[in-house]
Amino acid sequence: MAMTVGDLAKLTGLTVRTLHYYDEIGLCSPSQRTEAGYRLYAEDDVVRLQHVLVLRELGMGLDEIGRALAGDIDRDELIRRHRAALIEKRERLDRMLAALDHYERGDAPMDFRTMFDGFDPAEHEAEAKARWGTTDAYKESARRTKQYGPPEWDAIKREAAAIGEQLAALMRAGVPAADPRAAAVIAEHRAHITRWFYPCTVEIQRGLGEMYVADARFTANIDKTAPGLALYWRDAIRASADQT
Amino acid sequence: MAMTVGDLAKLTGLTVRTLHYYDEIGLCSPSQRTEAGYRLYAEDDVVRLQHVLVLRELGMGLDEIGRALAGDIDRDELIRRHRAALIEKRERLDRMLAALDHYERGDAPMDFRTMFDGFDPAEHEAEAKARWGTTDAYKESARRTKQYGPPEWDAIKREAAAIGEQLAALMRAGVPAADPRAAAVIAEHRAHITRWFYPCTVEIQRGLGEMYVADARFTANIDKTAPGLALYWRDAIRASADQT
DNA sequence: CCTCCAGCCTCACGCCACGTGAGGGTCAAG
DNA sequence: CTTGACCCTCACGTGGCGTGAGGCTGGAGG
Repeated sequence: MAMTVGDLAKLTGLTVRTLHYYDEIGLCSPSQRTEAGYRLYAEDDVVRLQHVLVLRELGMGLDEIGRALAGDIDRDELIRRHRAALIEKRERLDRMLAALDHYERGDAPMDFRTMFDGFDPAEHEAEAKARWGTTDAYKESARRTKQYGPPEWDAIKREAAAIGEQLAALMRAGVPAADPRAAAVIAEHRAHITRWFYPCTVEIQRGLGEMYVADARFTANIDKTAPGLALYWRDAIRASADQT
Repeated sequence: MAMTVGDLAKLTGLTVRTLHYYDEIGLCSPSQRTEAGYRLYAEDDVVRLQHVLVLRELGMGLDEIGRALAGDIDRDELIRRHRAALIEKRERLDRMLAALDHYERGDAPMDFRTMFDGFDPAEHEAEAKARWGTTDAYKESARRTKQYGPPEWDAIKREAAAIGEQLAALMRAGVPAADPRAAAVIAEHRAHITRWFYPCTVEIQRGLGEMYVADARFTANIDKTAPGLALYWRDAIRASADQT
């Protein structure tokens, strides 16, 4: 005895629309139709649908379910793959929950606005990459900084400020930008970025230097430490890069 | 200094399409356009986008993010709600993983096919409900049986078989279907369903009885125990229901 | 000036798994 | 015959983009 689509919907708790859709995509189709076109599901069809529902309940996509029922894929392999997918989803959720905790506490490693206040290397690097290369560095930087808390950010800012102060001192003392003492600080700058954000090549740093003087935002920000520092910083980077 | 959509895409790792979309839905739009129509993002726009990305990374939907940034919702409330949503998602995933483990071991509480072999009450009830009432019982039944393992299923099948044997014995002994001894077994049948699946009313049981004789599949299956048992079972149910 | 190329614009359809109607035919009971 | 529940197909929508198509813009170089 066959069932109509409405009967089957009631039996399974699905909607008629869902059964239509499963018929349409060939996932579970009725064996027969009346002359009027009514779908008639036989017992085998119902059994198949039950299998579909079991796998759907496991979170599998319909396409995957179709392949599984067609025997296109080894059962163990199916389970292994699917478990891996579910575990990854759960890890993603765990990361979101962890990030939410950080956000709630105002730690805001995710709050990039703090990175726009003051001298923030992540911003400068990112824009340098936007201009001169791919976004790999930015992604690497984002990947790392995601896990930084206030201690790390404090350390980053202190180091960056110290680099700025060193250069400012050299500049005030009249040390030429091409001097080895300036070059040493520039190397320190490069190492600082490499340690906290991503591997900083001489070329990338050169781009940063150009940006410090080309962009009024950065110039103004850097020159808060000492007037003219942005220019001196750029020249020191240039000199250092040219000797490499 | 303003940025074009391509610059911003590189800076953030997003696609131009995504930025178009965010502009379209008003989530993050450029402050200006060139005469040619090019989007120009100012610093404030970039800051806003960074905030969008932070919240998106937490798994929030774009609509929700828009409302959050508009200050439409209290920050603590936002966090509380979102945490609850993430926790629920994780619990769902945990349930899927647990179900997958069951599936892998072949316990198959999810594999309803086993319920179609032999005399399976869940099938009969479900179809009874499909014909005479809502699917509440089916859902209740599914909810309970989801947690049954082989011990429970063995017990269910043994009990069901015993009920069938008792009725068969009465039938063979020539006991009328309306006899109190038959009624006692019918009550036992009702209790069995109630205990393992869902509250079985007299009315629902009446429907089951009708189905046993109306559907050749069930008749054939029940009559494996004893020829004519399906009819006797239905009559006993009728008699019992009429006296209630 | 013209060409070329990278970048920009809008439009539009697709994905996944259905939800929701519209418009109209079918079936069984009264 | 009427009525009401059920059936059919068609089609657009959802969220967050991916992917092209077709065409305009701007700057560098010849």
